[in-house]
Amino acid sequence: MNYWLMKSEPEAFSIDDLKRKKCEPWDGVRNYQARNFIRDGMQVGDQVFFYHSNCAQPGITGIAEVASDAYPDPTQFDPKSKYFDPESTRDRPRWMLVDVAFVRKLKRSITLKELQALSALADMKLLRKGNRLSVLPVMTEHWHTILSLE
DNA sequence: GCCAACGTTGGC
DNA sequence: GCCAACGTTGGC
Repeated sequence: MNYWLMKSEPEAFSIDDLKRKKCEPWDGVRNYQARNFIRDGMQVGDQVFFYHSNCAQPGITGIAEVASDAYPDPTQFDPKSKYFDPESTRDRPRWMLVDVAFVRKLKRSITLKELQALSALADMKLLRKGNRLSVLPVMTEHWHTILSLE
């Protein structure tokens, strides 16, 4: 079992939206590195930190779970979607997604600021300068360190 | 809104 | 293959 962190802008899709919907296809990933994590690394049952980005209080707000194998992101074939990719074909789809299921909200948000203050997390990918990946692996030790803050 | 840090694109 | 221009992400 692997651990991950997935970012979402709460104005677009928040942890409460996931709670309400219970399970959601994580569409719109258009970065090759992130795609590779989804396609090659994720397995059903993997645990996911749900991270709110680009907002007043960036941080981890909940836990989700990988609920499907990777499959082609349908929005890449839809000309009306903002994620449409004219270069992608159904025979050779370029972008993949997994379904993500709600597990629980954290008792409280663990903010980016708090994470940055912990030396135990200094080498966490999320905290490295200039990191813009929306899907990141989380080391097991880091997962537990972060949960212990809750 | 600013801007640093990327990733991507395309001319050469 | 290089690299400048451009677009995007995301903290602040």
